[in-house]
Amino acid sequence: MKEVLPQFNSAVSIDCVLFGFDGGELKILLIERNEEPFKDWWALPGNLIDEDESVDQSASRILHELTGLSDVYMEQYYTFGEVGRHPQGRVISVAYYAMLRLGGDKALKPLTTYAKKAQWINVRELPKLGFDHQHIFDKGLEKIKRRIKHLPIAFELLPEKFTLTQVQNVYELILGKKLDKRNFRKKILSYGVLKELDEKQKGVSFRAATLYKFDKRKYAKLFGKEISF
Amino acid sequence: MKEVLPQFNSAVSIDCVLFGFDGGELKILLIERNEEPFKDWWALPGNLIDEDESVDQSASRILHELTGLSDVYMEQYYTFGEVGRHPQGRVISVAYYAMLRLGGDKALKPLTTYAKKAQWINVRELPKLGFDHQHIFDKGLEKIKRRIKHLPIAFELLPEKFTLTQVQNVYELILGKKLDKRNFRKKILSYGVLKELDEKQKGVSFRAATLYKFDKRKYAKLFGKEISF
DNA sequence: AATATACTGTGTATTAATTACACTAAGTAA
DNA sequence: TTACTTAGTGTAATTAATACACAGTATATT
Repeated sequence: MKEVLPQFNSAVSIDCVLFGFDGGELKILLIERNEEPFKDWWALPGNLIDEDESVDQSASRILHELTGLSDVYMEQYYTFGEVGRHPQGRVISVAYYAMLRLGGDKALKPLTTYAKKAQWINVRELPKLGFDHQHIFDKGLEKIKRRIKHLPIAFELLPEKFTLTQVQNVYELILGKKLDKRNFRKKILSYGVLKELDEKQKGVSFRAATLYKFDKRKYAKLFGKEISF
Repeated sequence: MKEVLPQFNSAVSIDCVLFGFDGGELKILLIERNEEPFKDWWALPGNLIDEDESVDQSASRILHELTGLSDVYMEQYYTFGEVGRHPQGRVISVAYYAMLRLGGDKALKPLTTYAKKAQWINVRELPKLGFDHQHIFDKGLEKIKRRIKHLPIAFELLPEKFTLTQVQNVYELILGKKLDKRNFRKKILSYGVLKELDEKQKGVSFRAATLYKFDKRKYAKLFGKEISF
């Protein structure tokens, strides 16, 4: 039946904006490209969709091939379709974002030669990006800003056990403003999705903070209701 | 340079979900198809993107060709990319929505033979739709539900002059629940984006309600802040 | 003219949520 | 012992949300 469709001499691609939180800083995952165009430039992990995979599947495959990461739940947020956005022809790109807990454990290793390497880069020190990837990143950041105000997705960025100050740091980084400590704690605890652990922070040269973990069951209940920061 | 890109033997399309409000009912704009596949079925206005137009431009063109409408501000909300969603081959579809003030004035007249006709259909009496268009519609409705809670987009559906009861009707229809009259009025007026007119509703067989209009300048100011219903 | 009908338009009290704000406690390091 | 650094806590004031019922007014009907 395929011959019924007119030929579309163009392509669809995926670009991934992965946010991570490490050392008190917000980072995103970039690759250093090894192919034209923009060879040797930094860019978002992205590539062309294959014909036999859904857009969602494609996003997972491409992320895996370029960074070695798997089992990352990404959410589609926008499709970029300006005519001139790719120097080699018409490419429409579907953008995905995700928020990741970022530990030294997961090694970043591209499985193809398409990327020289993949690396977490501080969002405040972004290099010049290829294509329209700066624009795609900006929209992605806007998206998670809106999202974090209404859903407790900050925990996706944090390690399993974390302090309340770390949670507040994530909110402040993403929202780009300071929040009041007492009010923040009151509010975040009021949702009842944090479980206080019988355990303290280690390796700090000051009073150690209590560790908390995230209660997924209660979070799931809350997911219907929206919250607000 | 185009030869550098691998051939993508597939296509990208647009589908439009246009909401309108008329006679106290929420409606969407559908076309009756005149082409295979799904000839004679109802479907969302949609078609394939051309290579020389951006995705946004394409959405406007396609809407115009299939319904005769122009100057409709549509917003992209999701890209549907399952492998089997089009019976004739791989088609990835970018979906747009808009909310329209719906008056008898604007005639609906397809400019191509691709659609037999275009018509506003009550969302509570939707016919069976071709492709995965029921799914695309469902997601579109979800989208405007979330949106109307935070932005006063209800006015996009209403005529230039409207009563507060009409505004409330729109909210109730989209949110799918009853709202308290006094509280609703208090709140909607508190945003200060409505201007009370020195004019009353006409042609009703009961006490005529005061007409209001929408103050675009104040609305623009408010747009940074989100509101909540 | 009287009455029925249908919708408009209004206020208050209660509860819940948000904001603003500053000091003591506890641990580490010198 | 002291200095340093972050953790952890409460209250009062303001603002927003909710629940709730009836008199007013235009029209249509008899």
